[in-house]
Amino acid sequence: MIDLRRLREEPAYRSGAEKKGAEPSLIDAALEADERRRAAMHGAEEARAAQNAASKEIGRAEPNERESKIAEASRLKVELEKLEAVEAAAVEEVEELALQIPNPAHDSVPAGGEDNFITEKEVGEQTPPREYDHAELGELLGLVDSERAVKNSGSRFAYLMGPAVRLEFALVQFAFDIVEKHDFVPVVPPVLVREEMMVDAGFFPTDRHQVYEIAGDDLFLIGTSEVALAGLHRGERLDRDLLPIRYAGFSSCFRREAGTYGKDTRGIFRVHQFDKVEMFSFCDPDVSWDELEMLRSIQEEIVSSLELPYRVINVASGDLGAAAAKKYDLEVWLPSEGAYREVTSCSNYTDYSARRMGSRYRDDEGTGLLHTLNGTACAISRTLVFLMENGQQSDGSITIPDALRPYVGFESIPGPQQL
RNA sequence: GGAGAGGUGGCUGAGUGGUCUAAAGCGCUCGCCUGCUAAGCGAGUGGGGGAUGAAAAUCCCCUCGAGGGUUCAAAUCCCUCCCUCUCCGCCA
Repeated sequence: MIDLRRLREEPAYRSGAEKKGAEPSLIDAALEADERRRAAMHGAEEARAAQNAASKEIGRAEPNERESKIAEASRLKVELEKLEAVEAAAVEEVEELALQIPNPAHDSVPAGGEDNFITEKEVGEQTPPREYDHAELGELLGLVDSERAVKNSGSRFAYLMGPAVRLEFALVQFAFDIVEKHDFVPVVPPVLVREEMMVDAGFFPTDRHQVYEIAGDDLFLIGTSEVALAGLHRGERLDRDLLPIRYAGFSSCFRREAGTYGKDTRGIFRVHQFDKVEMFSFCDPDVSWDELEMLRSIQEEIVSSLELPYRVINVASGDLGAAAAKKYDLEVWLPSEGAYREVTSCSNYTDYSARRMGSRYRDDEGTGLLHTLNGTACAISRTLVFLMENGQQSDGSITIPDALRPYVGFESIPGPQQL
């Protein structure tokens, strides 16, 4: 939720929203509606004060005065109800308009769309395609069974099998070792949440079509543990001295992937269900930009430890999503496609999500809204894709990166000839 | 799943239609007193939104699990939902 006061008073804040694609006419309409809302609120509050006072007098009045006083209070009530209706209409209008305004982009975010990102950094070698892409290799080596999954669950599902399962749990342990070094508290959150939570986390109504709904119960499957982690301090006031409070959630993630037909259909690059370790930070607003850099550095630490070639991009304003004021994507080289593909991303939501969540800090001066940030630590199935392709040897075997070997218990996955 | 009892401030807890402007206690903060500490005495002590103002401030509205309703007036009555506890049933 946007800060209407700042939108009204700070030109830089407003231009940040316009940079994200908010129409000036929409912003003007929202501000104008807010103006009317505040005026209507003032009118209604004065009427309410008068009515409250009249009503209170009745309690103190002598019995013979009561009737006339009740009549007077009733008259004030009729007036109040008219003003309340005006107020309610204005509130609704402001809500509707304000919800369409995205969180303003940070100064350092490049303007433009999907292709206007800035490459911050590029690490490692862009290698040519190997003999197999990850999907072929996965089937050949008995790591992924998509065919039977389709039969039982539908497209975009997979059975992860054999050494891939050890690899999954190794990645999880590896990721937790790294994030715990940085004071993230490990969490296994609920994967089902109420509608209310989806709304507050900003996923409803915009992304409702991407979310699985449980028939018979008013519950929804989370598409990322971010949803559940964001709700951890909903409506709470945290002691400012204790910030930042960091959580790392492990959960399965469920996504309908509506509107992606024909895109990334092979293997497990884009599936309806995958596991992920996600970082989430409740942060002091004064230092949230440093916190974003820290999330990014953890992501780089993980990806580079896995010996994957990658680049970091500063995502352009038009591609940020409503809540992010700035977002970095880490993209790993995928040999079979000859392209970088997203493996993690991290965002600073500033106070946009916290305002709706009611997540605040408290210090000697009073209270204020927290900043919230999130970032992927390790999205398992996608990381497996990159490990399979980049670790693939000429004989079709897969070499496990050194950093992962203590966790996984083997140094390579044998190729097809060796089976 | 069935039956019952509940949800009040940081905490305990009173309050069953009208000075509730939510008692009292505990905790916390400040002051006084005091070899020190404790005790004692006094004062203060939630959050959100808005108006006026340069500001300090002053004033108003909302907030007793959440949302509706009844009433001139709701912590209190009614409805829906959420949660907690007790008993029974079922189940890893």
